[in-house]
Amino acid sequence: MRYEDSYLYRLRHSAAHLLAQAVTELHPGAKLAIGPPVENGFYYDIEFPTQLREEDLPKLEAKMKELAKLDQRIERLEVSREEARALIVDEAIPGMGAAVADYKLQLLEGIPEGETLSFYNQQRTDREGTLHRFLDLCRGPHVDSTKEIKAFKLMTLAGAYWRGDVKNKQLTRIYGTAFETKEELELHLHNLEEAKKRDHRILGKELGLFMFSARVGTGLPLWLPKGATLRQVMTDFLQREQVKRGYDPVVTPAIGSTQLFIKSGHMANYREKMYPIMESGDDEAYVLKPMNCPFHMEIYASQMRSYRDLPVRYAEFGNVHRYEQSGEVTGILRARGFTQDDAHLFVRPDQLLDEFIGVVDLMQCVLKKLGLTNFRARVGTKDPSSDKYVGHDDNWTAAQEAIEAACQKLGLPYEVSAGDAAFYGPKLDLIIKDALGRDWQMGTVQVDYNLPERFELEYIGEDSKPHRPVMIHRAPFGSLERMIGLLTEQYAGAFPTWLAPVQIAILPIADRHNEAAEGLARQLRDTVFDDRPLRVSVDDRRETLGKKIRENQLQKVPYMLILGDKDLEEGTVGVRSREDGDLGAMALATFLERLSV
RNA sequence: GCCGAUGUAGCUCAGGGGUAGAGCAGCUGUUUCGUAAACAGCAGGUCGCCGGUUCGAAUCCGGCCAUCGGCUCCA
Repeated sequence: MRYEDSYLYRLRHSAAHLLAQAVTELHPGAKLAIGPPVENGFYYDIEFPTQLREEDLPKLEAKMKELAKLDQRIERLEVSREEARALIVDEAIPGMGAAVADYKLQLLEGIPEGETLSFYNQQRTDREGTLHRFLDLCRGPHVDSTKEIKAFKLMTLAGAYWRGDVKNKQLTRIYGTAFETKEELELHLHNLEEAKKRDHRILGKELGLFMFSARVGTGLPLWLPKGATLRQVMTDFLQREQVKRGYDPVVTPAIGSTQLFIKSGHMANYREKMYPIMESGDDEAYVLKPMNCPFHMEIYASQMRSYRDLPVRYAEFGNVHRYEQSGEVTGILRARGFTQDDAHLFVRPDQLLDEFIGVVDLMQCVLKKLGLTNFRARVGTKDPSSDKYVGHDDNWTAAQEAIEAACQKLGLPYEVSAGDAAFYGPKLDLIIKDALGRDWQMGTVQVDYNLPERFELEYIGEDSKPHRPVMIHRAPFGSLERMIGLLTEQYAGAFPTWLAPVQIAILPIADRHNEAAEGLARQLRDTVFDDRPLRVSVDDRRETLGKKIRENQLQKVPYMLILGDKDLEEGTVGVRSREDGDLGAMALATFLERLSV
């Protein structure tokens, strides 16, 4: 059953109404806007006469409990438009009338003529015998009585723009959650606590992957040895795949002349996301690049291209900087400086489908290797009612069909989302959730009709005439930062062996075993695993074995090799795996066989 | 950028108008040990920064900065 059709959904919707009822009683003059159920609960957007603070939430929650217990029946009323207006103005919040009805009236105006208008009412009589009605314009459905709302909690406050538009007034959003039983609520709160332990920002610090420094600047990560190792392993893997698939590496600078970015259109359309312009004082101005594409355009345009040269595939792990708004920066999932696993493919129209298949195949290869299964693929297509797009309709149709055909051919399930195309072309995005359930866009493939036009790119066709190539922009990881952040959360820091910064920790038991441990480390570092030398550390601190095991386990090292008198005598190593614990003594060769599985 | 919250030792956190506390980490010494924390001692802080109130501020107030949750925006 769809969540929207479930009892839980109705319960949460009713909980939102209950919250609104409590607000109208405790904060007269508050203007209700909109209060729907959402994935893990509900919210209500409200304009308060005086700004609500978090310490007000317990009072609201207590009021909600009190109102819930009264067993108020929740009744549906279907009314005409005139009645609806009258209800909103005169009665929705007793005594306040039109003064608090702004948003509801706007909502009413937004409902098309002919659609059924409904209200939901819940009412009570207080000790003095006064009737308190709470009526809210709402499509419903709801549960039958407020008594059913027993297990709920108000979570947090946030600002939210009316109708999601920055130009509108910012309302106060109260987030809450509700479940059918107290046990489910407790479980949910417990799960939230657990999820926090998977947060890449916490694990990144604990595992020594990366750090931030206020002296360096917001959103600018410093990669520590273990994190930098992870990056190397990942780029190395992708680079090899790309070589197999006919990509050529290019390298371009961190900054470029404003002339370049005027030509690409970034100065006009992307300026607010760019770090300030650098003036050199002699009529030159430069910007720190927010994207790599303009540089790759220049490389393509630098020479005559024949139809026989295409496709041209330029790949670069390009370091870009974007001045994200301060409130948007989130660890390495949303940094201001990051590295795209970028490439630009310049293709003939007749090559588009095959190139797309190639790119989607690469993406699937990457996802498989990384062990990511919990992603969604979304094909963003043109919004037919908008005219903001560049490029000819025929091209768009061909490109959209190529994207879908490639996904179908390779068995990648996808959803089509009209209006999610870029203005310069349709695209395929991979979307993954983080530990806290937030969606992040990862890998992307985008067809671009805009830049080849702006840079007047050409190739000479069979007919000896110039033609315009199509450009595909693609990044299977999306960015190294975001991918590593999400992988960290997905694996809770316990990376698969091929990816783990330290794959094997050697633990000598006493000082007299240190030399043998170093020897073993050298031997292992000469051993190739997954096409790379093994990454090995030696823990020769003067600590007990138990302590070394504990700390290496907390560092999520996949294997520990314990070396003591018995092993030196018998030519074995004591093997301990991160997942299965003590595996006992075995010959090194036996361990290495196991490792390759 | 906007709304709300948080900021005490390297880390996790307690305390709170009258001279700063714990555990872990660090350092020193002892221990040389077989599968998740040996023992003892020592050292470590302008309580995010700036200003105000006060006889006195880490504590109260204001501003700023950083971080966290959300909105908007995005790889």
